Amino acid sequence: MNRLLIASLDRFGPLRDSVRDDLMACSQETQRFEPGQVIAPAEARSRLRLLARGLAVKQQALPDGGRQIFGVATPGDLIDLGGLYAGLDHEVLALGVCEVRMTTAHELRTMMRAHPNLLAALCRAILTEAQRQRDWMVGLGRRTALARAANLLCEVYWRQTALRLAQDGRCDFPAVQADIADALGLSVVHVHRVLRTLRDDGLATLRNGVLKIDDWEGLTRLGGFDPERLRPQRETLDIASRAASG
Amino acid sequence: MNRLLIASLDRFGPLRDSVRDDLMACSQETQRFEPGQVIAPAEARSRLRLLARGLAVKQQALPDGGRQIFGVATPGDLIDLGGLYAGLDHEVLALGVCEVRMTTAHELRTMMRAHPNLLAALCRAILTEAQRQRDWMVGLGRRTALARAANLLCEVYWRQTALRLAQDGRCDFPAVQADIADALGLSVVHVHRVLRTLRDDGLATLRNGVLKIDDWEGLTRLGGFDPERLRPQRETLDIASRAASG
DNA sequence: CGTTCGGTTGATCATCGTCAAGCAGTGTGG
DNA sequence: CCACACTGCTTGACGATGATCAACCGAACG
Repeated sequence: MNRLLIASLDRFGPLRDSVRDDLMACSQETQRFEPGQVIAPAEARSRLRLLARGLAVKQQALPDGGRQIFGVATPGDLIDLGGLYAGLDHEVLALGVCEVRMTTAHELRTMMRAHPNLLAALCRAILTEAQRQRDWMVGLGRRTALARAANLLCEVYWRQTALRLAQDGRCDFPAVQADIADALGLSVVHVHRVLRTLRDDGLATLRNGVLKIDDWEGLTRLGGFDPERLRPQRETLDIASRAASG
Repeated sequence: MNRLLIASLDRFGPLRDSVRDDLMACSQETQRFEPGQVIAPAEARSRLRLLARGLAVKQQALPDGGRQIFGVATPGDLIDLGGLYAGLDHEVLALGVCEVRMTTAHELRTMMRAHPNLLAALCRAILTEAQRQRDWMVGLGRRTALARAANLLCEVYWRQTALRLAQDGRCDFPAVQADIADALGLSVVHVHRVLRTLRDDGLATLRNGVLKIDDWEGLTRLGGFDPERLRPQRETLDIASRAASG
């Protein structure tokens, strides 16, 4: 069923019924990805890939062998919007086990031609993503390593909270320290030091792919995290129950 | 005349004739901004503000009094696309003297409803901007201060070259060191040191708002600058002659 | 003539990267 | 069952990058 896709797009502005119908009727192949697998390669054209389960990162490999991570995707996110009109300029990688649903490029194209309303919704989604990128930039440019890490953990936790994927101050975050390093623009060694500080100060613990928040108030203050800035994510998608039923 | 607007949007994918006609017919107020003035305030709704002359920056003021600059806008750029569906989440500031043309929010809305083709073009423009943001992020996260500065100068020069706004290895760049600092995530003092190094090494000179490229090859190598990544900017807009005639 | 703004310089210090080494867990092949 | 390799985490020592503080200079401006 395609209810998740509809719910995901609906967050960004209400869809017309005709669009809903077409979205509900379009084919949706489900695919599973193991940790580290490429969900959407660079140069991919959009197929309305929807992350249904798991966490993923948008990243770009750099000529020097390194990479930069641009953001984290949580269930309910469309992860290949960058490939709507041209090839994606970055790739999307599975952090943990991921489940992705996608339609065909052809069906997407047909629906986009038929429904300006769909195009508008996608446009809003893209703008939201661009805003999130700017927030990420603020972190890279203007925050210390400690604040950047705190902010990242806040974001990952908060977004999963909105999806009811967090419980008792815990949530999945299947990232190794090298992932965090490439997300925050730090060395692996320094990431370790920073995570250790957060742990020692009783703020948060990241271990074995599980993030545990020990002092939410302190963590948000340290990271300068403002939940309001994640607004479009605020409306609950309730991935847990939908995934079970869909 | 609105030819500049049409040419600007046309870069991102051809416009239908009906869209061109409407764009040509829509009102376009011209406004002049002095250096440091806010062209588009945060929370602004899009009015299809088109930078016709001058350089501007997208930036966000931070709670701690600082700011982060997300990118530079050159003539021909639409600078308030972020405000298409919701208020802009950042502001746009004039670096030098700027001339901006804008239609009304109402006319824009009407045209967008009438022409899915226009919406598609805007969508492509937004995606292009998002890609540029990711490149900016790579710089912030993964390059040294020297490389970041070199890259920025390359970008500013290259984009103005494509617009025929550069001559003899020179172009305008009316930014003070504090602007560069907030763009690159550095302190003002360090920006000075970095610019001095670039000057002493015979790569580029930035002085009194004029950027002079002394060794393009060396500068691009140091900054890891890849002109190909600015593709949609490549097609010449020829701002110089258009501005004179429009 | 004093003030402000932007650029310049030096001294000092904190942050963070690099190098190197060790350890635990896991999987693999003998 | 044991060596071995491999990956990810941990720690310490050291050094480089870049921030902070402080002061001075020149030009523009009232």
